[in-house]
Amino acid sequence: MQSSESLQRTSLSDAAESALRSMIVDGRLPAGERLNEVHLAERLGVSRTPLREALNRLVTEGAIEARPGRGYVVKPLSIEEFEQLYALRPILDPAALRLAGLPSFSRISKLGKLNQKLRTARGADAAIELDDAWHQELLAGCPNQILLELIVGITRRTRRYELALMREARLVNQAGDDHERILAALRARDLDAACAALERNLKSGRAPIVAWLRAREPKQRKESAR
Amino acid sequence: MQSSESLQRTSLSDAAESALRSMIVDGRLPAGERLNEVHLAERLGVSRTPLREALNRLVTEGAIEARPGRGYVVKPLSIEEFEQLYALRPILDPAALRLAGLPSFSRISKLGKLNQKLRTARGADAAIELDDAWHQELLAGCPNQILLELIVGITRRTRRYELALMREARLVNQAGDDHERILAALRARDLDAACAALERNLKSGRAPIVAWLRAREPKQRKESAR
DNA sequence: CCGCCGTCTACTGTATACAGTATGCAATCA
DNA sequence: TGATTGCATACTGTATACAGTAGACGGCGG
Repeated sequence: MQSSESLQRTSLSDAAESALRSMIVDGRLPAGERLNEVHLAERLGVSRTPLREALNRLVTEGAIEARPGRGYVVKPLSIEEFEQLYALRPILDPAALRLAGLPSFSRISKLGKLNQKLRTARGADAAIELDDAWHQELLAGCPNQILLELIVGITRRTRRYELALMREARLVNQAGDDHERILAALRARDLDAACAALERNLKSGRAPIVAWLRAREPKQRKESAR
Repeated sequence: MQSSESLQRTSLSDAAESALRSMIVDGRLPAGERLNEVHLAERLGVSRTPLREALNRLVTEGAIEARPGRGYVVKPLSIEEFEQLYALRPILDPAALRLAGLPSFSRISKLGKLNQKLRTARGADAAIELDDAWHQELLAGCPNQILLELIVGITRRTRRYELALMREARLVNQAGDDHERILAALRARDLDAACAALERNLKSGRAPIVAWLRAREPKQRKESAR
């Protein structure tokens, strides 16, 4: 009788992983920071072993970088990485939506409600969270689990950029209108139009972030020890 | 890209990782096998620490599965995973080719030569290796590094299925003709036609493997530890 | 004979000890 | 004075010791 699948909260390495992720995302561990394992382990209250496991996973997730023999570094924000990450969503998401097919009416109404919440969301964190949730719900019918995991991974990696921007500038939230257009197409049972609108939606957030990255690029030149 | 013998240069965890990968791929660690860390560490001649780091990375790569508190298990071959993996390439590869644009003439001629080698390849391993190399060369001009990494990762995960099949059945190699059609389109400078042919190529390998998986599925029922 | 409970074993998860190496600083030599 | 080399320090990579727990097996009660 194992219906308790979700109780697996116990693992220091998992805890360290999510702690580190949020520390990186919200800037407590700034981009470019070199990570001292001993200090970091003390700071997190764990030993080096689970910490290193967490670091390893974050390396494969793309949040930090491992230099052989020199330890780990928080990956600096780079225009290249952001542009490449952002270019993937307009490829993957419409493909996933096509695989999912037209959503059920209950899902569409759920999406409508979610979008309402998104429109009235206060604060960058909440808005991003809700936007991600909206897209996840949109694709929930996709039978290809691996594709969905890819999208989740990319979402995680881009969130760092979005939050970094939000902390300095106020990002205009036009996602609500985009979503409404997608929903309109879905209500009209027009999958192609929905995919096209989704593609536009996913491309739209790019420009302001690239502009912001470009503006702060000079600062990062200092760090470029190559 | 794989140096299976240069264990000395890399760190032990890297060495363990690639060693494990090939052990999984070529069946020395059969699908479904539960991994005992102590025995495995002895077998590889390393201690548990670098072994666990390798296992962790292989989990994120999808080759093995971590059960909390119960250790690691080689992920069983499953039709679902294979179908989902195989469905991704026809999405990703044409997108990458579009981003790359029409290849240079030197690249096209290189592709032609590679395909000749592929046609005369003896042995399943060599054929798969060359097929992967061909596709990698085809997309080499793609500026989106992250997209290419996604494709490489998926290639890795599917190779296990392809090799498993090859060991039991002789897969007809029709890739050579597919590639020739793609090349013809490229020589005619017709990117759309090339993408379409590439998509067909990437979809074509699916059927025999699915049939084989389906045939051996009953055996796996025994293992079904939900 | 069947089921439940306690103990026992073995394995995972975590901490810590050890060794090798990169790095910064200083002293010496040109 | 500048460069180069030797040394000290500290950090990573690896091994090993420790602890907690899951699963098995056997004893005991029904």
